[in-house]
Amino acid sequence: MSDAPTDHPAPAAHPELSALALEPYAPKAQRAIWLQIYHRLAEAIERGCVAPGSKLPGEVQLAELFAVNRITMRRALALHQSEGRLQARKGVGIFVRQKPRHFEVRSDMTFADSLAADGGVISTRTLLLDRAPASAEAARLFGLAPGAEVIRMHRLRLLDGAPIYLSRKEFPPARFPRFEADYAQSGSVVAVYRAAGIPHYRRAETRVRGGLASREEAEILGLTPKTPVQHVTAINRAPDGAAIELNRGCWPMASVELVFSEDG
Amino acid sequence: MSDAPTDHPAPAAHPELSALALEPYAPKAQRAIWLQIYHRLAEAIERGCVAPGSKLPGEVQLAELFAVNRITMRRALALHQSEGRLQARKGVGIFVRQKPRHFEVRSDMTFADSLAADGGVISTRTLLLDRAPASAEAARLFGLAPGAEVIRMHRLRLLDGAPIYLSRKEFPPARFPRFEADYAQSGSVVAVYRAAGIPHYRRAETRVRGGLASREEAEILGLTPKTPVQHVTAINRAPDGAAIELNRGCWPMASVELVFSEDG
DNA sequence: CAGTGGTCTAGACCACATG
DNA sequence: ATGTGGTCTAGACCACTGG
Repeated sequence: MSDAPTDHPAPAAHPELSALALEPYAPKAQRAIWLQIYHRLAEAIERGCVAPGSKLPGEVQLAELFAVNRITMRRALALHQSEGRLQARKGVGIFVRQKPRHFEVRSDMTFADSLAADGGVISTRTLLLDRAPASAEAARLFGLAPGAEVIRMHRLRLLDGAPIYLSRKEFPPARFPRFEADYAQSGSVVAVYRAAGIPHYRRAETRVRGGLASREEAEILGLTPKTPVQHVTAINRAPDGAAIELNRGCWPMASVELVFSEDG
Repeated sequence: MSDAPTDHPAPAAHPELSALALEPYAPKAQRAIWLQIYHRLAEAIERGCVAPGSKLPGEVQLAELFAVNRITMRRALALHQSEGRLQARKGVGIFVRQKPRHFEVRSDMTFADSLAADGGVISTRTLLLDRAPASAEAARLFGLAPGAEVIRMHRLRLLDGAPIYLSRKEFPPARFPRFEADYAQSGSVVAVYRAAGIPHYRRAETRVRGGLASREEAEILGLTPKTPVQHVTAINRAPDGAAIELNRGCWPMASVELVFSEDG
């Protein structure tokens, strides 16, 4: 097959990859071929040979490049997806994700402050704000009857336009009779706290639990399903000790580091 | 548990699995077959139909049971390995792991206390105790010249005989001139602290970062390589503020929940 | 429509652990 | 020597996305 360069409109054919693919593989069973391909790709991505955001050649083309079967090629690609370096979109292609920035999410800051401290442009999309039956944990935490209503909010945080953090919050309605109005005005939960007469609050407890992204989480965060994620549950309390927020967050595992230090 | 590491030779044919395998699959493309098999297996394991520690039928046999190709079967099995429910050993078989207990590892306790609080039998194996050049982070933390020697210790924690936590510690030698002797006598790092005139210490900082197990980590912890794990870095300081320990821990992601609360 | 990634099959060879 | 899981291939069909 002569590689006739028909007018490819975009991705520049990635000559870097071709070079990588030419080296012979290490003796068999030394390391699996798919792992060797994985490492070569990792190096190419890490060194920036393939630009973040750019589209890779198709799987079949890559498989030809590296002279392996498509299935073998897919194993290398799949591992990179697990680690957050690549992102495949069905019917579209495989893309190099923005270099996974490691956010330091500090227990003594709001997440927004933690993110902003890193120098990126953070934006927020409120996906959902309504009233719904409390989750079991929220009901217990807020001292509500099972099935009682809470204020529910889903928000997506984006860094330079790319989804980076999904949070699902519940609030006790008794404390926030005007939640929707206050939030609409400020767009800030801390402002809602203030408006409700809670000038200060404290992060009373934070729990971290690893898992694999559900289909829904993966879709919202732009991840491959079953990618490892961090589930972070945080409880905020008012100075009087009452719980005022239960927050369940979800981060791509590869792009966050949680930092807990003893003083604020 | 009376389930000693000695292998019971009888896999018992797992009639439960046969029953699961008989149900027809959902209409095509509703959910992938391998995912359906995955869910059936998950349910069987969760309900205890297949005993923890027991050996599953071989892959070929399983593939026959579920009437799919071996590759397809392997996808279902692989996901369970990622989630810590199954563990494959080459040349041996696939085993059901002990039900993943979720340890609450609290920032205000030693890990040992966190574990013991859960009611399991915790044992410790000291894998390594020597002096070696400091890691970059340890040198900076302890204020040593790059390449200076530190005391290095690797320990493995086991719950009921099963590996559950790997820790790799570094200590500044100046603070602990008799580390080896003190540790040999007590087997406890806290006791070494005391013997060195540090009756109290504080966990100054804890960092949590998800990742995939390296080959070495996987081997020590009895995991499939590239299984998701939690890397926990902790810094202990003496009352005078000086760092006395840098600890890098590694947990199977599926079996730990890290809890940080504001008061001890 | 054409091209993409996602799934599935049938068969093969290998390295490894066990008896 | 046997059976195990790990790897790899060749070819096929599907669902989805985009122009």
